[in-house]
Amino acid sequence: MFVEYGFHGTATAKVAQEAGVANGTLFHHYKTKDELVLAIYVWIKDELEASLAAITHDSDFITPKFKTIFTATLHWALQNRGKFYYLRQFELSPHYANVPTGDNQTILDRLIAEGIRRKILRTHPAELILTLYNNHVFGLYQYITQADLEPNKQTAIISEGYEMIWGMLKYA
Amino acid sequence: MFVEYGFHGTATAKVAQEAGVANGTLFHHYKTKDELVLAIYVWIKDELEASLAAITHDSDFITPKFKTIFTATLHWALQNRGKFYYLRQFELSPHYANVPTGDNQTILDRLIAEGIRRKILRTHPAELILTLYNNHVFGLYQYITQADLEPNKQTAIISEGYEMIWGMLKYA
Amino acid sequence: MFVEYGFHGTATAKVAQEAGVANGTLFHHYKTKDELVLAIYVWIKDELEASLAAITHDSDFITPKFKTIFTATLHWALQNRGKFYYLRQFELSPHYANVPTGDNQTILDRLIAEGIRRKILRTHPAELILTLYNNHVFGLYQYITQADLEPNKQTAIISEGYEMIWGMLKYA
Amino acid sequence: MFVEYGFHGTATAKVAQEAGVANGTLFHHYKTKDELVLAIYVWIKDELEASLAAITHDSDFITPKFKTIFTATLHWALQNRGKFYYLRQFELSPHYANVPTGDNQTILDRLIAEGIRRKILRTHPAELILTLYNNHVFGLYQYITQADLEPNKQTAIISEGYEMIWGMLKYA
DNA sequence: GATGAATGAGTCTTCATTCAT
DNA sequence: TATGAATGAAGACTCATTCAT
Repeated sequence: MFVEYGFHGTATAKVAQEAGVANGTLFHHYKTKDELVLAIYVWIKDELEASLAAITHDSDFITPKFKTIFTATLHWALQNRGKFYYLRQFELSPHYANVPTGDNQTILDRLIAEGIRRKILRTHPAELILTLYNNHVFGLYQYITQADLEPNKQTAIISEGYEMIWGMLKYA
Repeated sequence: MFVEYGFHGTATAKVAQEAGVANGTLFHHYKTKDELVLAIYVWIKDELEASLAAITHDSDFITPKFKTIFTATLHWALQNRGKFYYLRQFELSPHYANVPTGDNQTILDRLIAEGIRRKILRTHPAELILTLYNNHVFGLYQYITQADLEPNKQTAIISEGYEMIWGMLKYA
Repeated sequence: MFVEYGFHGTATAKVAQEAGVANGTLFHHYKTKDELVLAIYVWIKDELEASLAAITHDSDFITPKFKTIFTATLHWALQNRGKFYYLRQFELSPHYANVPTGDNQTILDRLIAEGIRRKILRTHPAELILTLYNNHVFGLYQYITQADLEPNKQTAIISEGYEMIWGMLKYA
Repeated sequence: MFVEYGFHGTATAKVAQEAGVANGTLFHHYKTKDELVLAIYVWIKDELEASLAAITHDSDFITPKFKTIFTATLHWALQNRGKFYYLRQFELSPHYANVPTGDNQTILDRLIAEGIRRKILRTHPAELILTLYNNHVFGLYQYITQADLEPNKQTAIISEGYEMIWGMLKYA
């Protein structure tokens, strides 16, 4: 519902109703609407992270790992459209400021940092690389979603998308 | 205010107050809040378009024109942060569906279409190219904004950003 | 309603309904419930003050003025029971802390201060005299109200109440 | 908590938490919040009564007993401010109507009744004497509390307070 | 055209109370 | 006897919109 109507546009009463619980029950578990919105974010984020963790190993070589993660992220996004969109929506909203700044790094964070250090990726600030990566992934997701492509077309585009970003980010 | 607090988060009463007019006056000029939000979008969009039109000519060669537009867009975005952010915010929101689908093409739309036709840009659907382009621009804007770079650093990053996207989108 | 059900016990919606206006109208005039509660207090307080001002003059002798004010206050209280009770209720509640501390003194404040200075009243701190006075007045009000006396009985009791407090507060 | 935030302003959940028991446990012992509020009142009232009973005897002479009780009540009030304030707060609230009207008389009730009968106190209705007495005591408590006096100053004021009320209530 | 008081549906949140475990 | 999750009615407050002046 948050994806469909936005955070402000979704009433807690409707959420509770949809969840099949009473209004007050929601607030028994989440003290405020903001807390709920944040909890959902963390939950989705962890789910995506877990799904990436399941197919990579710390010992993997960086280059293929990069491809694996990119591809897997997009496939996950397309199979979990609402969830993926939620992440974007949340990160672009003021809610993002509420995320407790633990220093727990993502697989992707670590991969990029290592790629830069070993001169496999361009020697830009990790933050820049990450931002461009995320926007590229989201751009691809947006296109595929809106064009409503068939599955094999989707895979082809993701493949091309990978080539593009790799050409863009790999070390000279 | 819409940028700072979001569309839902900004009350029309506050907008009117900030504008120095009475509550009802707002609704005298814009029948609904949605109409106001849309009008602001169109206004900003036109302003950006005009600023790009002022520095390009139909007769320009495609390759340099592409660079000019990319660079000018980013500089405009950094000098009009609120306005640029408004565009993104609007386009990612349900409000975007309210934009009347005239077939008036942007300079960028036409440039991309022509670039593809003449095999200067990759022969992907124009829609894909455009989406990736927009996300790349926004990614750069996001990074520069958050990193709070000095002006000459900004220019350097924009330049690099251009090289990256050109490498990504140019034909073969 | 505040007197009957208490501040917390009275819903703003009920107040609006009783007033014959819409719910939102209340909040158009008073930003919060607290503000309304305070405004009513100030209004009643001013009304009582005005009614006392109408029957006294700065030039009056202190002793008869004291009697006049005491008696008038009690008669006013009995003719405006809700209003008088409201004052007490408010002053004993946490709301009292919200009263802006202007240094505008009451007729009674000035009278007591002058009475002490001229050694017509006991030379106690004015604050003590005032507190005892107010509690005595309220005690009398409480008794008369609960005993539900006839008008002439009321006057008799007020008269006795005056003798009591005068004996208690007058200078040796 | 009831003193600090008022009856309505204090949530049963908070009371339970503060008491270190679960939410439901409270309602296991007191069927409703009102019942709890009343129980606390009775408990405090009994405590004060017991403390007065401990220092008086039925056989005491009325005049000194009156002084003893007055003085002891005020000292108790100052050492048990929350409890004493609770009594007032309760008695001025609609909760007071819930007190079961047993005819169990207070030491003070009996003392006043006897004082009037024996013409040691003014021959007013006992109810009037009692009300004025209670308000005087509370007035003194209010003043001492707000003025934040040192202990020996407190004792002096209580002494003076006693002289005042005795002068006011004693026969002729 | 401009105003701003009035509206009332809608929002988030609180809270006394219940009840299965 | 103790628990605490669940409840849902109620509360204070917001806000886009209307309309008489």
